[in-house]
Amino acid sequence: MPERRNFIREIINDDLRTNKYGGRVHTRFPPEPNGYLHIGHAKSICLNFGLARDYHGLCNVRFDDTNPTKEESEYVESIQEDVRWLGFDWGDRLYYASDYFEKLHAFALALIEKGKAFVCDLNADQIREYRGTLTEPGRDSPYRDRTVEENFDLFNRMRKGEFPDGSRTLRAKIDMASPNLNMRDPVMYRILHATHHRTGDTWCIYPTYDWAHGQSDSLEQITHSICTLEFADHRPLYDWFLKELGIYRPQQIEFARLNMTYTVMSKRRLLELVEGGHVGGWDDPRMPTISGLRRRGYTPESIRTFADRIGVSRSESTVDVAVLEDCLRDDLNKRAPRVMAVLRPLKVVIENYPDGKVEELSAVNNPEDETMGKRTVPFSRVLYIEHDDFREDPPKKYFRLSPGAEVRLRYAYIIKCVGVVKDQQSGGVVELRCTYDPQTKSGSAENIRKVKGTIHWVSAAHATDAEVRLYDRLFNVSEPGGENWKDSINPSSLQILKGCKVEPGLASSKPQERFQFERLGYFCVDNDSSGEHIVFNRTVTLRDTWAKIEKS
RNA sequence: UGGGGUGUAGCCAAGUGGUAAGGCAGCGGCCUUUGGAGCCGCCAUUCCCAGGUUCGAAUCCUGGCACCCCAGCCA
Repeated sequence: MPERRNFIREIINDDLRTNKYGGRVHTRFPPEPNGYLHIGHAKSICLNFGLARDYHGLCNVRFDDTNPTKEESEYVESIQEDVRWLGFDWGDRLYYASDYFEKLHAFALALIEKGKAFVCDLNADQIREYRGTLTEPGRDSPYRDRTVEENFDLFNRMRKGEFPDGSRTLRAKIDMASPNLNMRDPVMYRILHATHHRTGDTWCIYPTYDWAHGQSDSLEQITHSICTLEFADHRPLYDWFLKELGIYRPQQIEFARLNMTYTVMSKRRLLELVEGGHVGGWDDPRMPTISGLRRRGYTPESIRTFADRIGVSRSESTVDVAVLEDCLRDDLNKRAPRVMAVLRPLKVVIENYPDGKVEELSAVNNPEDETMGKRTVPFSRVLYIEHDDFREDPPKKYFRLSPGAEVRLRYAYIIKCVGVVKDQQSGGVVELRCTYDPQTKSGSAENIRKVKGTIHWVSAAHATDAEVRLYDRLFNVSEPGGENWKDSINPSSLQILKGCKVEPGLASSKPQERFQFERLGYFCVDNDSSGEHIVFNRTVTLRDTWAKIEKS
């Protein structure tokens, strides 16, 4: 039996023990195609498909497309792409609630027949008034006691399109005094003269989610119908429908949805970020959407690991985004080829290195994985180093370059700073004059000297230019919320750097390729890249203990 | 003061009457040609609170408290 323990697996284990479903485990992921999937959906996807995988069961994908006014084919496409990208396969079991519209309609007829459903002429406002409140019972609709014949007739005419939107509904006849508001004669069908992305204009009445969902699970013979906490109150309703219909009953299990620090997760807010132009779109690398994370450079593996690590429970929680970042670093550390890139170039001239000489130095592609081999990087008299790797007045414990100080150039030589060239006007440092120690060539026998610091570099004559987009958290408070959640949007969540210098081998990199820029972080080639113009996204920085030291 | 849920470390989360796993974060140290990675160590005498049962309680019982969800013809 699976290693990972959580309350859902306990339930399944029990059901297997008691043979409740004949040893079957059949789950499903039921998104509404009204937006893009986000990391919270990823949790659900990993949960449902993971259960199916571990218990040798099945997991369906079913679009809950019961509201034609909000749903679009574009979302149907993106959702499938995202689930596949995450690494899951639904086989031939891709379903739509709209596939069941005819069956659902027949079920409704059956309830009318039993006297358990009725056509109600109350409008939305009136239904609300009749519903009562949290502490007071509701009142029966004046149309509640229509005859079966009258209900059949009216419901038929609703379907035929004889009535305008909102004028009538089909309601379940349950209990207007129930303390559970979901049981106060809930609406099953509403009139909506809208074109559905799949059924077109075949229907002008559409089932509500509450009416469609349980029966859809039943029709698919789902064993464990996993959903989020807010549907716990609906479970008695779903069970009531199934019981009255006398059909197969899946077990609904609710779990707590994912919240993450420094981000928002509701589709409504995500949509607002997109429409308000706060981000570039659903796949903006700062978005917590699957497509955004993908573009940012996240791997499916890291997201799956994340889902495993955070677990599943019924208590509401907010997971530190650092956990997600750790999963990513852990994955990329093992797989991403290392490469040198200078984001904010500072020119360095090695005075005692012959002009025109070029050495091809051997560099390891990934110290975590020898099988990734080595490459060669050109070294010459004029180089670029990171501006941040030089300080005129170095603070304590600063192991990098400063006047008179020595540092190792990774895979190359130890150099010493012997002069600083400044801009006449601004006084800013524009060039460093250095000397190198020929005895310190990496890998050579006479290379025995040690220095504290090692920095990355790139040969000026050989470097390729690139644009680099640095991303930071989208919000500057850990839990953006309330009415003014947009006030905490981080104004510097995107910083675009042009004129970055990267090692020549990167000139041929393709979109989505991932690298570690040594000492800086993990980067991936953005889709905006084109032959001449290479664009990198910073996926995540490396852990930076120096930054911590400097802060304190 | 209706109904449904949830309370274990800064954040997640195991634990199912036998004496508080693990991860992230944090803090020390070792190692290091990435201030990366890796390695070692520290980090809850106590589980929302108060009583009770028991040789023994985070687990069982009673009573409180706090927080979340529900009054869409959204899902």
